[in-house]
Amino acid sequence: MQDEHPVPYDVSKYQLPAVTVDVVIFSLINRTLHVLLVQRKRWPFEGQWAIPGGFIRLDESLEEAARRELEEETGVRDVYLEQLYTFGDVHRDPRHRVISVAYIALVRADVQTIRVSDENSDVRWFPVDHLPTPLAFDHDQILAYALSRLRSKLEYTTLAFQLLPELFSILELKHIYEQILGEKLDKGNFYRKIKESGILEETPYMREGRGRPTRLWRFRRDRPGDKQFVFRWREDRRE
Amino acid sequence: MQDEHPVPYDVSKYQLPAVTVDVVIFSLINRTLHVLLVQRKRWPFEGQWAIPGGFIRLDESLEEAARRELEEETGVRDVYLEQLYTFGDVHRDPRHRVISVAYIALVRADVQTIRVSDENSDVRWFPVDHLPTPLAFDHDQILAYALSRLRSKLEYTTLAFQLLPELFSILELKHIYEQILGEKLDKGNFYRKIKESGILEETPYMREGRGRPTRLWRFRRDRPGDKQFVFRWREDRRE
DNA sequence: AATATTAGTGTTGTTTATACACTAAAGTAT
DNA sequence: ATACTTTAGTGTATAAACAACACTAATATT
Repeated sequence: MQDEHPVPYDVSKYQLPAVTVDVVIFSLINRTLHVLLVQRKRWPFEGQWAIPGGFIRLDESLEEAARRELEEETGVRDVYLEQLYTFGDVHRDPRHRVISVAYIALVRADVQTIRVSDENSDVRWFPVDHLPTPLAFDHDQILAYALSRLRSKLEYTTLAFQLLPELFSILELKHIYEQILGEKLDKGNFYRKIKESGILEETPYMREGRGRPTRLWRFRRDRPGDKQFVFRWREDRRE
Repeated sequence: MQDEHPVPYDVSKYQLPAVTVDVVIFSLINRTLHVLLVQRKRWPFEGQWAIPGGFIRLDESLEEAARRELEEETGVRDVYLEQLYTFGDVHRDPRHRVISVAYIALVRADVQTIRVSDENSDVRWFPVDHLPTPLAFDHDQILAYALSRLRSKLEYTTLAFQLLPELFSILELKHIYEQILGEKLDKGNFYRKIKESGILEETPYMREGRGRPTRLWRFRRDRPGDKQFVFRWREDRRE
């Protein structure tokens, strides 16, 4: 609420915190879940890696700011974006009071047009289980929370599809689940469940490989409003 | 992240949004889920009801600010508190740019020592299905989201216990679930499930009523780290 | 003593999960 | 050409969880 206590129309005479929007950007690279980090060039935390972000402008909403950051860092638009949490401890930035609204972004594997992958860049993809810890600020905490959210939402949303290209095989989809959940899933059960859900649309296309060729499928966005997709592989869901 | 773009140590020369913390306070009153609202005394939205909240101070964290608001409005401490979402649309406050970090609080039924219940007070409890809509600002949206979160977390957390007094019967607990979920649950299945979960501790106390006296139980906080409590009555969980 | 009221248990059929064995279609080696 | 390897995909048997609903229990009221 904005006031039952009197509040001035001119807010500038009050001490205000700064507000940033940070975006934890995930993508699947070489079948492994990666996160995009930037290397800091000055104090504090000089040389350490951080989650990309920046100050919010007065004429953009939080989500607009997140999309702007995302596009600045990766050049991609139209990606999955969701608000994660707002971090506001008093001393999380040693310079001044900064409140950070964190977002999660999922970038599709085939949109890897991003030119940030060379070794000397100050913007780089890291596998989520080989992070350059400790990260700057409280970003270890933010990233851990982002992963936890990702895992938890995987099972009751269609979030995994955001990481896949237009056409994919069922075993590739299974691989994403395994990547994010960090555990093996049963092939037969996965096939059964994903098919029963009706969430996939068969295409006439196949992909050849070393063994038997595989059928390619497409994510069904239209879905007649019928049965929701609920994927649950474990019972201890918790965030 | 706070900067790959250069950032001044003196932040005051930039235009900053104001940051408020709003707390959606739920409680169970007369076996019905209620929410605490305050009536606005001035423009904008004069006379309309709003979620209690206020500006954040530079020397307190977000959660500390939420607890302060909560205590100012209700006089209670030690309540369940959880961050809900951060609302930051550009024009949600017509006066200036305000970003609001919303929290949910659950106040136990027996801590209703609060003196806000008289008819003419500008602070009042409303049943969640009889709200004085439209609320001020975007508070309809915030409240709807809070309810949705409450329902969704009910099934996989121990959140419901936060609304109950120290001792309670199993059917009272069932009643809370029904209140929040908005649907009837099967008595037998509820008994079985809650008992199997091991989350309740039996006490020697009984309560007399009109029919057969009822056993009183207590929420088991210690819980040997064993099996997690997962309550799921429907399959279409989604937020 | 019968009835109403609230508390609490048991039973049964159905669905869903889990583990794991099996079949299928391609390439590669002998 | 035949057997072997590799990856894809199906089937099945058992166990666990769920949902509906009938039943028993302990008190107060008529």
